[in-house]
Amino acid sequence: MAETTRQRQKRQTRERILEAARTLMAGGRGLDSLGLREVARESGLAATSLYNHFPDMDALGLALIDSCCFRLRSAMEYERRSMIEIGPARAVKELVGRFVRYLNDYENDFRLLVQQRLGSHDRYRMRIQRELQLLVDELAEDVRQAVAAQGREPVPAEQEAEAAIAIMFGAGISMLDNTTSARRVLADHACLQLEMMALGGRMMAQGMRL
Amino acid sequence: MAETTRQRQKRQTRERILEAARTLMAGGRGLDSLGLREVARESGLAATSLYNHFPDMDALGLALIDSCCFRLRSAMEYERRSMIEIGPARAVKELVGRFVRYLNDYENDFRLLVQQRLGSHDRYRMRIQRELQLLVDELAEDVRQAVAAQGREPVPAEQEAEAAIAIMFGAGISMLDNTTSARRVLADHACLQLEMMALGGRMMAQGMRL
DNA sequence: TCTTTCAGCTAACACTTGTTTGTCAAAGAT
DNA sequence: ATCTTTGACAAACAAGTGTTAGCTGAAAGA
Repeated sequence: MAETTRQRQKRQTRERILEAARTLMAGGRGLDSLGLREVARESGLAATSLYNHFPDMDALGLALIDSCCFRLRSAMEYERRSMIEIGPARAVKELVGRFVRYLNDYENDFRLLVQQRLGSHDRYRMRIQRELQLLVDELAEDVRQAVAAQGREPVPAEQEAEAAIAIMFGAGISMLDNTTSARRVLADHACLQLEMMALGGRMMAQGMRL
Repeated sequence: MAETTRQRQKRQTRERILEAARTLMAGGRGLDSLGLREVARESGLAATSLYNHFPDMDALGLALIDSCCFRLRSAMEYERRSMIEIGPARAVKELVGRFVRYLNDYENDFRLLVQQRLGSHDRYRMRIQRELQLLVDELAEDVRQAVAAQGREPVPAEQEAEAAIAIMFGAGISMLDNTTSARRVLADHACLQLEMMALGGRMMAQGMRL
């Protein structure tokens, strides 16, 4: 069943609306602060036309967040096997590199996600929390497999992954206010921090404590 | 020179306005979303009276952020010497404990800070970034002293501190959506993560790599 | 070809917003 | 006791908000 002209145009318009919202938020503006009419103006539509695509403003926001989650997941997806084979040091570099590329491409997405993670809207918050938890889970699984490959004792992989995401996101937030060249050194710092983390995890798995 | 009646009342009213703004944000609302008239209503004043205390809405926001920064610094302040003497494992517990207490007392402050760290207002952002950098610097200094006390090689203390703050703030964000009892286990996780970090830092200082 | 569907439009509603202007009464100063 | 300062106020302004009702014209289906 092929897509009719009407369906295609509607889909395109919907995309145009979301893109307009993204454009308006480009300057760092929060999702809360932008209004329906403003988005309509930016997308070259009458204000009321937006109701043909979203039942209300909240639905638009949720759609925006959903697409941000999707793009984050897509950007951070990778092939498990290759990550494990290249060893931990290079795996860290690959992970951070992937994240930096995501940040360069979808800077405003990231801003939106981090902002709304603490927003007032419960639905938004939970959607994002869930997405981030998935990221942590996937990373934890990798850590577990890497551990198993080396025949080590079970290690709190979940904790290591959680900390790793926190470190990366922290670095990401700092990067937002820096130029591309300054971001590289921040990325290096993040790599170093992740290596420390992984090293500590390995030691801890061997029963060593502070 | 004692405070006159006029000065005292003005100060109190100003405080009342800021408190009203805090109350309005209690539900998780963003700073951008609350309006002057709304704040005026909440504080039992006419809208125009706010102009006797703040030149415009931005100034009010900045005052609010400033007070949040002050309270964060106050809450996280401690006596350097005692932290070093009790050893790393207990120092981590003490640090996290202090942070959890801050979070329980000033949950909305924390939310505001993290939100506005990525906000549109440059002045707000920079004020917060500076405050957080101070936190990192202080912690880094502690790490350096602890390292020196053990006669270890110089270690990237700054990186260790930065990662530690990122981990703690990440945990803090998760705590916001959890009950007090659930926060305790999140705090334990944060402790474990910080210990891993510190352990990794120690190993790395001895020249070990991944 | 005729009919139905529906994305997009204009007009309007009932608010809310930040800010300016001018008035008033209490506090401070002389 | 008189004069000045000033914090709080109501009224008004121009512009903005989300949302509803009703119309129009073109595409889709019969």
